[in-house]
Amino acid sequence: MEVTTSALPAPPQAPRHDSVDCRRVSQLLARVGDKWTVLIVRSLGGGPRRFNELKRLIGGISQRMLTLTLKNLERDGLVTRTVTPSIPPRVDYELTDLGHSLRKPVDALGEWALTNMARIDAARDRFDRTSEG
Amino acid sequence: MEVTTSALPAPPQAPRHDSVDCRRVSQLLARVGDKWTVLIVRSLGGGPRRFNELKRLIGGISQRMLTLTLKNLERDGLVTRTVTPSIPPRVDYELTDLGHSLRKPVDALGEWALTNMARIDAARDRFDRTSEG
DNA sequence: CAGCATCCGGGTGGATACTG
DNA sequence: CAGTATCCACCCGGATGCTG
Repeated sequence: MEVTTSALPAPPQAPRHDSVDCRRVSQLLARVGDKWTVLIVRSLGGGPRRFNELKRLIGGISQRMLTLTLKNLERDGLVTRTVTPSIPPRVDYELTDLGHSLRKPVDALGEWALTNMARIDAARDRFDRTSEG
Repeated sequence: MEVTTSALPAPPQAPRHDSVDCRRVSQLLARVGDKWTVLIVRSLGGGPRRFNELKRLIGGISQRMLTLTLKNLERDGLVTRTVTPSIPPRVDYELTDLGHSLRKPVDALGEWALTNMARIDAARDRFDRTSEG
């Protein structure tokens, strides 16, 4: 039985932030990448919006998902929900400071996506062509 | 029937990049935020790694998910797969230039997460306490 | 207008067993 | 060691109908 792989409980890796922090980052990305969060955050970037206004703005989201995602965003302190008890009722959603601060890194990722989308598409074409042919 | 909401087909928003681009950014985030991609990309940040090495490094990933995610990353041109036909076989995975370039915006998001994680947790506690009490 | 309740199909992802 | 194949549980998310 050789020691091809170390059986040490503590890996000889970078001393800090490699396991735990990665998890948290991953969890954040799971939230941010959940298909609607970013669309909502960006739609709210220009100022407060009402429920159906957001729905129209985003286009393609079900009201169920809009409700759920907004609730999650509110729970995380990224969005505020303001109810005006009129008839008909009016509810406004708005980014908090924390929500606005999220836009910067998200936009950075967006820049990356826009910049490299063509490269990715090309890579996919190449890969699919190679693996199927 | 009042005009509480504008029925205009073109919203008075930013002139460009609000619908289409958002979708692509969202799609990219869906890939990047798929629970394992970021962990893998970050694990590969220090250089090439072998299959089971990655598995141990990440810890908690099934080999099925590792295989699938690596294949997707390879398909997108973010990772290269190098086979050494020895016995036992050896396969190395390594970030491409494109893959490395992704680390910057992802790390930026990571910074944000680490910086604001406490705030988010606090907001959640507050929210949960309020809604349940 | 804003939002909840319910049903349900499809994809995600884990566990396990097997191959080269 | 580095996968593939299969089965299966879960939950994400859409459609619909109803409330205040």
